[in-house]
Amino acid sequence: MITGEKTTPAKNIKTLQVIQSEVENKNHIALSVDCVIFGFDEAKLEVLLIRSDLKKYAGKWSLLGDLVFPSEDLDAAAYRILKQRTGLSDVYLEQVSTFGTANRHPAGRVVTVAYCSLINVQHHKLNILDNELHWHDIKKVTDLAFDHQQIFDTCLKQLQKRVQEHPLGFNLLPKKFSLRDLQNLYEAILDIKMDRRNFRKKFFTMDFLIDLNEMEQDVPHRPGKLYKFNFEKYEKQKKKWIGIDF
Amino acid sequence: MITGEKTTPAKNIKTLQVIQSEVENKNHIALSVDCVIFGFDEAKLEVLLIRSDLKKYAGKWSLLGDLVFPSEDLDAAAYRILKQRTGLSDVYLEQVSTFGTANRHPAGRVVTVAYCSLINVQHHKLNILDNELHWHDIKKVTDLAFDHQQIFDTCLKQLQKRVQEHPLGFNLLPKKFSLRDLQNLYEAILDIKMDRRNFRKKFFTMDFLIDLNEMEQDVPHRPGKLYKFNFEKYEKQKKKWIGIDF
DNA sequence: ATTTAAATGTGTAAATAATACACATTATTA
DNA sequence: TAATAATGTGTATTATTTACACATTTAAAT
Repeated sequence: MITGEKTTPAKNIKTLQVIQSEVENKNHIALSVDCVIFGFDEAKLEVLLIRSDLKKYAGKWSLLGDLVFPSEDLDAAAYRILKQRTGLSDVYLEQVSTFGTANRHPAGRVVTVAYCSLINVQHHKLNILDNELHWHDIKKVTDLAFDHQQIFDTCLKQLQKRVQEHPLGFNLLPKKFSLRDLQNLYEAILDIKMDRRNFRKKFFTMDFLIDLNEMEQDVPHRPGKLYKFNFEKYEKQKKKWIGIDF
Repeated sequence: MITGEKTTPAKNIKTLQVIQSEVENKNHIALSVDCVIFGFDEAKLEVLLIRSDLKKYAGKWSLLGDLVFPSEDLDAAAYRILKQRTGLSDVYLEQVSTFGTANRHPAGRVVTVAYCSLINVQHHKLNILDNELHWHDIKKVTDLAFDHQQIFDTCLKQLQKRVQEHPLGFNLLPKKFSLRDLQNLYEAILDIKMDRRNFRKKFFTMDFLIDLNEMEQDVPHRPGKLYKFNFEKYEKQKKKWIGIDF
C-alpha cells in the first residue's frame, strides 16, 4: 500500500475547529457533504478514501467530506470540498442521498449529503494528499468511519443501477479503446462476467462506437481493433431517454 | 373547491417564529423537510398542497414542509411534519433528493430534503386543514411557491420510474379490485394509455393476483371479475429484486 | 321485451431482445 | 517452429414486447 506524501496539517486543524464550533452548538444542525469518488483503473473499480480526522475513528478510513458554508450552494460545496481535499476539478458530481440519523457524527449533529462520481484513475492526478488520500479497491472496503460504509454501499448500488440504464463510461476509457477495455469497465462496475460475443453485439447494435481501423499496440497477444465513442449520436439518443442525466 | 375547516393559526405563527430565528442567523444553515404526498383518487393522481405562509408567495401553493429539530432523525422529522400538517400517519415516506441552492428560501438559508409517498385518497382522512390543505390534480400543478415546482417535478419523475421497476399500488386499491381499477392506477401515475390485453397478460404472468371469483357490483356496464393481491408472493419476490424497497 | 351502450374477456402472430454456445485467426513469446 | 493468449465471428433458442378484433355480459333506455 502506498504511503501518502507529507500532509499539511494546518488546513485540517482549521477544518476541525470549524466543525467543533458548528457541531457542538446544540441549537442547530450542521450540514456536510461527503464525496464518493469511484475510480476505474485498468480493470478494477476503486474508491477514494482518507484517514479519519477523529480520535474515535483513529486508523479508520472515511469518505471525503466537509461542512457546507452558510451561503454556498449545496452543489458548489460538493465541488469545493472535492477540489480542496483532492485537487480534482472537471469531475461531474451527482447527488445520491442525504444521511441524517441524529447520532451519526460523534461530535454533534451533522446531516450529510452524499455525492458520487466515476472517473478514470489514470486521467486525474491527485494533487493534495492530506490524511493519506488513496484509492482503495472497492472489494476491500469495509468498516469505514462514521456511517460511511452505509453511504458507500448506497452509492455503489446507485452507480450499478445507473450503468445499466445508460451507457456510461464514455469518459472513462482512453480516446481509443478496444472492446475488451470496454467490457472490463462494465465487468468491474457491475462485478459480473459477461459473454464476449453478446457484449459486442449489444454495443454494436447501440451504434455508439466508431471503428478507427487501428489496432492495439504492444499487447502480448493478438491485438484488438480500436474504437472511439460516437458522442454526437449518444447525446442525441440521450435526450429521448426519460430520467435524470448523468 | 373545498374551503378548509377553521385553522389553528397559533401553530403556524410559532413555526414561523422558529423559522425567523433559525433562518435569519447568517452563520449557519437551517434544515427542512418537504413532503410530496401523491394521492390516487378514482382514476386521477393528485398531490397535497397548502397555501404558502410567506407574503412573498401569497396566494401560491406549496408543499408540506417544516424545519427539522436539532436532535431529531431526518426520517423522523419527515413523519412528524407530515403528521403535524395533515394528521396522516401510517404513511411510508421515501427520501428523494435534497435541494440546497443558497437563495431558494427568501427568509434565509434553508436546505430542504424532499420526501415522497403515494396513498389512496379514500383511505386516509386529513385531520388538519391549516392553510387550505387540499388535494390538487397533478396536471394542474404549476407555479408553486419557493422551488417547490422543481421538487414536485423531481418527485413525480421518481415515482414514475419506481412504478415501472416494482409493482407498486398494492395498498392503493380497495382489497377487492378489478383489473380496470389496477390499470387506471398505472395509467394515472404514468400518464399513458395501455393496451388492456397486454396489461392483463403482464399481471397474470407476474402471478401476484388472486382470483376471488366475485364480480363488481353496481357498475353501469358488464361487471368485471374481482381480485386481491398475493402479498406473500410479492414479498418473496421482492427480496430477489435489487434496489431499495418502496 | 327489445335494443343500445359500454364495458369485460379472450388469443395469436410478429417483432424484438436476451441468452447460450464453439472454432478459426492473429500476433507475441519461448 | 510451436505454444500461448487473446481476438473475431454467427446462429439457434428462448423469452419478452407489441399490435390487434370480436364475441360476451350487464345495465339502461326505449
